[in-house]
Amino acid sequence: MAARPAPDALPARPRTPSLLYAVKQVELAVRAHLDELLRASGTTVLQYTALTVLARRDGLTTAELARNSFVTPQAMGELVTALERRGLIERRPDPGNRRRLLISLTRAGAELLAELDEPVRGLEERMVAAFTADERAAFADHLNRARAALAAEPAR
Amino acid sequence: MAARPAPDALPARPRTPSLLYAVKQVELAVRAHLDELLRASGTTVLQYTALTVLARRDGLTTAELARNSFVTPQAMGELVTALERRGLIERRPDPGNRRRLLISLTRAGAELLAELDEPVRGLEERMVAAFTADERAAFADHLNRARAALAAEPAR
DNA sequence: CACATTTCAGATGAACTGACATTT
DNA sequence: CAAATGTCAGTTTATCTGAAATGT
Repeated sequence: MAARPAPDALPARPRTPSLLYAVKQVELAVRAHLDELLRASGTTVLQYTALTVLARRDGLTTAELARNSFVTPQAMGELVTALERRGLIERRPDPGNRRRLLISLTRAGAELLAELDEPVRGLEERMVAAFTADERAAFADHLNRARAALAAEPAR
Repeated sequence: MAARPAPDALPARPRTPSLLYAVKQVELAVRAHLDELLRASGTTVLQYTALTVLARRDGLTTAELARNSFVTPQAMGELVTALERRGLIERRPDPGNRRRLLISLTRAGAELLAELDEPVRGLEERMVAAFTADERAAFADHLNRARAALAAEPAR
């Protein structure tokens, strides 16, 4: 006979949504390794991320970087100031809008990213060392589609 | 002629390892939605995670939960105390080792998880709504293998 | 005595909220 | 005047490090 909980039985134990949990666990593991890897350069994961975003899209403002990382403009402002003090980025007023300060990597910033590129690539390689080329492509595709699906709808 | 950087050219712009970045972005998006979803229950993502871990493996200690989430035992201790004050978990000494305090969900804790199960499943479903059954299975497999590969070696 | 768990205490830091000046 | 950006100030919260007590 099918199991039918008694009226006062404990609620059925929820099966943790395995995909959300798995995403979180992978990110935790990646972060732990990245922390370790970046420590020598005195850079946090969030700072490193900001630098890589700037390497892809030069001339963003603090506010735009903040939206990219889901933090307040004030929080990103402090991070940007720290990177500027270290000479890794520089800011110059937007010619079209003197209120906006456009951020660019300095040569030192680009060099730091170049130095970190190899170890970071090594980390990624270890993560998917046992994957075939097809699996790597599928994994990347699935991650991008998952992100797009969640970005499409507003967090509600 | 192949591009050959001049001696003082800027370092080649590193291509951000796309998989690590994609993992991070998916996790950020998931976290934003989960934060929103859990807010009504007064539960943080970390607390929710601890509860789901306990639902799967009853009788863990604070120290074991801390290792699972890569935080210090002290930090997990505060989280556990908060859950205990809310009556969602309870602790009892390990009969075999009176120093260890084994943690279990209370009925209230199990009920809270049961209530959250549907919306959380809904979130996961939206994330992979466009995936075929095969793609979902592959995605889960890839995430688990990626995690295992990074957990295998110590963070160095 | 070595080791793990738990807990107390203080320090730190990273984020937040609120407010305001500047610019379009 | 509304909206966006940048920044100053104060606060909160979560984590950490350090130390100690307890138990195996």
